[in-house]
Amino acid sequence: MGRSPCCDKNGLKRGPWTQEEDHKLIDYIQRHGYGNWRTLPKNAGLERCGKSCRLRWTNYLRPDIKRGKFSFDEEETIIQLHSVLGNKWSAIAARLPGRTDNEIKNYWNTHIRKRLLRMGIDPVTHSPRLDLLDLSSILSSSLYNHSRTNIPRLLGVNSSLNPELLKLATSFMSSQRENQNRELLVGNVDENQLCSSHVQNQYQPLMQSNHDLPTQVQGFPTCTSLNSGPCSIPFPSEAQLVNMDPFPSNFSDLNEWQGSALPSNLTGVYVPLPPNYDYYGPDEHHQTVLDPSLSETSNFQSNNSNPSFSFAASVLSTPSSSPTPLNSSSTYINGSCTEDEKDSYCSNLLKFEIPDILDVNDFM
DNA sequence: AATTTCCCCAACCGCGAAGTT
DNA sequence: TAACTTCGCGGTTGGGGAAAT
Repeated sequence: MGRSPCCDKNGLKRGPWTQEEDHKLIDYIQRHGYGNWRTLPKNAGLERCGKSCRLRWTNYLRPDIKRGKFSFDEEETIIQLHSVLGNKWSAIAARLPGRTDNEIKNYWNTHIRKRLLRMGIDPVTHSPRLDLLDLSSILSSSLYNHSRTNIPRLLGVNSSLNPELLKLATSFMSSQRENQNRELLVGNVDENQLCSSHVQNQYQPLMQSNHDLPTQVQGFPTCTSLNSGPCSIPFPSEAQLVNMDPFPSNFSDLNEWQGSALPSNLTGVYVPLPPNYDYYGPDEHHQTVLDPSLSETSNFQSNNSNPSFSFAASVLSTPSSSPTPLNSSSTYINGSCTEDEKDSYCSNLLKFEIPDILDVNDFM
């Protein structure tokens, strides 16, 4: 038969650890290692269950734990890996030396997730969601020069979008996609690409649009667990991620990337980042918000000089945006930025124009 | 200065996979 | 092979500090 229960929870201490307990645990592990968590607390003279000891050690006392604020490199790495792995915090932590899964999870939930939401990006799918987008703050600046559009009216008093507005915005997205058929802007666009896509396809992962990438990953399991929405992310297995070269080499530009051989085990998830684009570093060229599904075919181009640039390639599914995420200096500004600066940058990131052809009043 | 609200994060909980008998 | 435990993971909670009122 099996072993006896790991611990009798009655009488065992819970809650925050004292310094004395920490010292006991550290001393014991330094002398004996941490083989058996069940017997460890008793042997170490701790009135804790093994589970609590393991947690304390792995999340706090381990000597290799790096504490303090997450660097931009780390943050971007987390985003990248999350776009691939989902909430596999332990797998993400495995690729961030010194960080624990718990720490990463907390950081995600308290910082990154909120930031993505502010950007209108679904933190689960890394896809844009107009219903999440705080358009009032984003559009008010981006449409600064489009005085004909009554933004406050367009947006209402806050970010609560009414369905028509959503339709408008979605239509706009689609209009860019269907640039050759501008007359379809309002009413005749395929519903599957408009509002229904908001519901059905908002979870479409970026990699779905990567069907024409140089190579494709074979044998990836289909993801159905990330969320309740349809999802066919070809997730690499954890083993594949563990074994893979952390990130592909730098690509000087998109064309180079397109012509380059991607690591075969990551083709489905890596999307290149143009060298002048970064996630955090404010760049005056960044004027674009794109539906990631448009990233290849869309005529929805930014105002900048790099029409190939894809929003999706930079933010939504970011695995490649930092070819050397922990040490790179090429893709973003190193150094400290405030949360406000990050947000500001994110807002810049989402700027887009509503063309004159769109008479907003028609939708109101 | 006092109170309330917000936010962070360490720790706990419950579950499933893996291991043991 | 079944029954059971241990381990590890992801989700959640709540205490405490910071910020706002």
